[in-house]
Amino acid sequence: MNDSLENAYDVAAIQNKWLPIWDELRPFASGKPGDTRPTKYVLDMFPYPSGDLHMGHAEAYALGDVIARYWVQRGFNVMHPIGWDSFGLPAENAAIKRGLDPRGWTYDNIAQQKSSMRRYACSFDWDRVLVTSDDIYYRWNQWLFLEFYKKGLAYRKNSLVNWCPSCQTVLANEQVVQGLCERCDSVVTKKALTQWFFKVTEYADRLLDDLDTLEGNWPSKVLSMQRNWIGRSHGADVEFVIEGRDEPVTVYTTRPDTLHGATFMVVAADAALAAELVEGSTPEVQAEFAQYLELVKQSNDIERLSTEREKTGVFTGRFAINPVNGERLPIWAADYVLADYGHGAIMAVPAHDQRDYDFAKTFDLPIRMVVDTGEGDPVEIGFPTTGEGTLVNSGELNGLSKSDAISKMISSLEAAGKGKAAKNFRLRDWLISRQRYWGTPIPIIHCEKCGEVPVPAEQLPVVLPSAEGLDLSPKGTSPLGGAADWVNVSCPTCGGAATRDTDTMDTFVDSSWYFLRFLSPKSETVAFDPEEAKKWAPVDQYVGGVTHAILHLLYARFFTKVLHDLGYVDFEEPFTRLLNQGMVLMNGSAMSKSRGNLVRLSDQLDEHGVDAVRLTMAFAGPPEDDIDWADVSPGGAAKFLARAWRLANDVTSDKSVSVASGDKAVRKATHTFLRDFGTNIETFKFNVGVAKIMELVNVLRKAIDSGVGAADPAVREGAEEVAKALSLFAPYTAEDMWSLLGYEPGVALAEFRAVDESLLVESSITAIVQVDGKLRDKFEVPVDITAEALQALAMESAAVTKAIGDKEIANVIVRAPKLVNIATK
RNA sequence: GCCGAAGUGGCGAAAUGGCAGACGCGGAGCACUCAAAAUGCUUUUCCGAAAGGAGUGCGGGUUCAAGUCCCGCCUUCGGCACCA
Repeated sequence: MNDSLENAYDVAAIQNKWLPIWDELRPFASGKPGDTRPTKYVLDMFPYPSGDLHMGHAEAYALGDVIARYWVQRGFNVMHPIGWDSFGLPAENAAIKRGLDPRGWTYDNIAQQKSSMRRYACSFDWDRVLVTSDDIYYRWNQWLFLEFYKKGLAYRKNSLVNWCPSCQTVLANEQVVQGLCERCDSVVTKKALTQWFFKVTEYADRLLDDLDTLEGNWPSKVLSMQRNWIGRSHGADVEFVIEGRDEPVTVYTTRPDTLHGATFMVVAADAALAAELVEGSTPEVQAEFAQYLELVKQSNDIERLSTEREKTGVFTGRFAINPVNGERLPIWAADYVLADYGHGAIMAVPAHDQRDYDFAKTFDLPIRMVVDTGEGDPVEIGFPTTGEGTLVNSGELNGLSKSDAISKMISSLEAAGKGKAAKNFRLRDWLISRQRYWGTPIPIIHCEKCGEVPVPAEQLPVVLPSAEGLDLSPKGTSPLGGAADWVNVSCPTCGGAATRDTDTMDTFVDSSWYFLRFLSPKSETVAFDPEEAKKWAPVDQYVGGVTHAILHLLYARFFTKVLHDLGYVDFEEPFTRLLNQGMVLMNGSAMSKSRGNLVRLSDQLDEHGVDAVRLTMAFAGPPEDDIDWADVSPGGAAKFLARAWRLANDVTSDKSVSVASGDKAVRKATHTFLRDFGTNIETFKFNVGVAKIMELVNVLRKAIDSGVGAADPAVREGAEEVAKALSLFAPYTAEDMWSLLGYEPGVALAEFRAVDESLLVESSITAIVQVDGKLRDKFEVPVDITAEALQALAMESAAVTKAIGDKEIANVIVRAPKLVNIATK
């Protein structure tokens, strides 16, 4: 058989042949003038350039490419850009470790990744590329910061932040893993610092409510994670008069119905209110409190996370007056109340709240039931009751249900001017300051006379100074402070001596709007062109890992809403559809060098070829599921590709042949495939789509070897559609098949043949006969058979009569032409 | 603790309430070959020689009919977690 090299499927030769031709052809350029195709925007989450591409990238880009290439072959002008999220800690850490400039490390890695992406045949538009560490990009971060600042959405405040005592740096929430620093495993503590924030909380309601508009188009898991993260709760603000204090203290509660059951009040130990209350107390109390506060400040997440933790706190010596019954409530300071949620103070109802109950037990405080849930009195049963019930011991609320009591209490508080309905969010404002070098400088100048002064727009960008001569090692303040020439400037307002803000922005700022920058990535006059935004945005299809399910997506949604309100875009959600691909594992766990289960992408590509690796990613299972590389078979994928390729090699008919004269059965297989394949891709069932290609290939193989033969036009028709469909998964093989079939390069632009419905009309169908739901017989029947005729046929069947035996027939269900079910008594 | 998702052959997985296991991996066998590789074909849920029976985590229910819908469990995974 294999007497000539022409018959061999040579992966390396095919890859080498087509790459330069595609460079010339540029099939995925999306900005061609006069292009009238309808548009689509497909976006893969951009990579961090930490080294060469790995298996995870290979999966993500394989799947994103299936979608992007599919829409091109459906006749769309698809914008599928790529960039690099290139600011951030890893570059800086690598630089410190090896004594390099983070810039060089970063741009070397970008060059390597870019070259790997080309080899991997990603369908990116190489005219639309961005790198967030380029000043042409991050100047617009600065511009956006100033837009936010003008709107009061960027502000500075003092707050407690995560602090790694070993690295001497502030850490983002996501860099604290199980209470430990993700890099050095030191126990993370808190430190009070003045930092920049974005006011995400102002958009909390919209960020939550608009999730409803994404229902069905985003994974429900992501929607629920976002809802959880935002965490809106409804309740009431209640004012408590404090003895010896002019101003009342407001507390937030979701259970205003239990106000009669409040037996004490608790303020967050680290809140200003606690200190103030204690100040008006005895010296003994002050000493005890000071000691306690010290303890709280030293506590860390490890202790906080322990579930069996005992409640701690100190009595402040002060009292609050319950607005509904005038009772004197002792005020305690404790760390189980958070300073930055609600008002940093609570009314404690130990009978109906687990935490208040635990606290009351620890300090022997009274417990009074005010909701009878039927479980008994918490004092006797030994646990608080939190469910539905009937109000007792609550004056005018007695006898009401929980929800009625909540409404009634809120209206009477409102009438009395002692409270009002309120809501709260778990979501906090976004801390964006980083005391790090490798990021976007915050465009603010601090002047002794004028205070915070925004850098004037015409002075942007504030370019990051060279790392040369700077001490990048962590020391609690930004390395930029060491760049004296850069830091010391004259105040734009008064001209006096002033200094630049030395902090840089969280890199999540960079990724919060990059999808808009792709619209006009080279513009030096605007962040993005609003006209281009009208044409392309929002993103039709976003593809990326579920690791970004909360922060990145939430921040991008926030930016989009702000830009909408500022009039720069006319939509409020950035990503219309979202696909989260799973992870690539090896032997059940995430790959890592230390675990010894690292699979190198470049090795896999060398061994099996680009196409086989891409196909394996798509065929492994549903895209959102994890892939265990030990369970899949890139070798099998390569074998299939060779089998498919041979079809094109075997076809002998000319491309001018009329397919209409081809074998009907083979044509039917091809057109059935065409009917189903698109739906599989559009519903992200890539594995099923690949299976359908395999089925068609099997039909064609048989047709050539033992059927109508290689010369039949139907075989050519089928092979051409196989080549087009394979182009989504295995672009090199597909292009080579296309060429073997006699076409000019560019299978990626070849649109699928229209489905010929007339080929799909069935004249007969297999009917099944069940007895009591069990399959007993099947036979071919005409599609238009009547119910009566089908039932008669079923009754004649020997297998059926046997199964019925001497049982009496109770009911016969006929669904002509497909099914008869005979139910016996 | 709260919220969510998922449990189907030896393995990855298919299946608008209507033939469970498509497609593939792995296994077995056959053809071609001196032989091997490659390729092609056949077979492969379990029990059973067969007839037949059982079977989609467990227990119920709805239905003529349930992997699919409902109720209650179990297990695994993910997210949040002193958020009042």
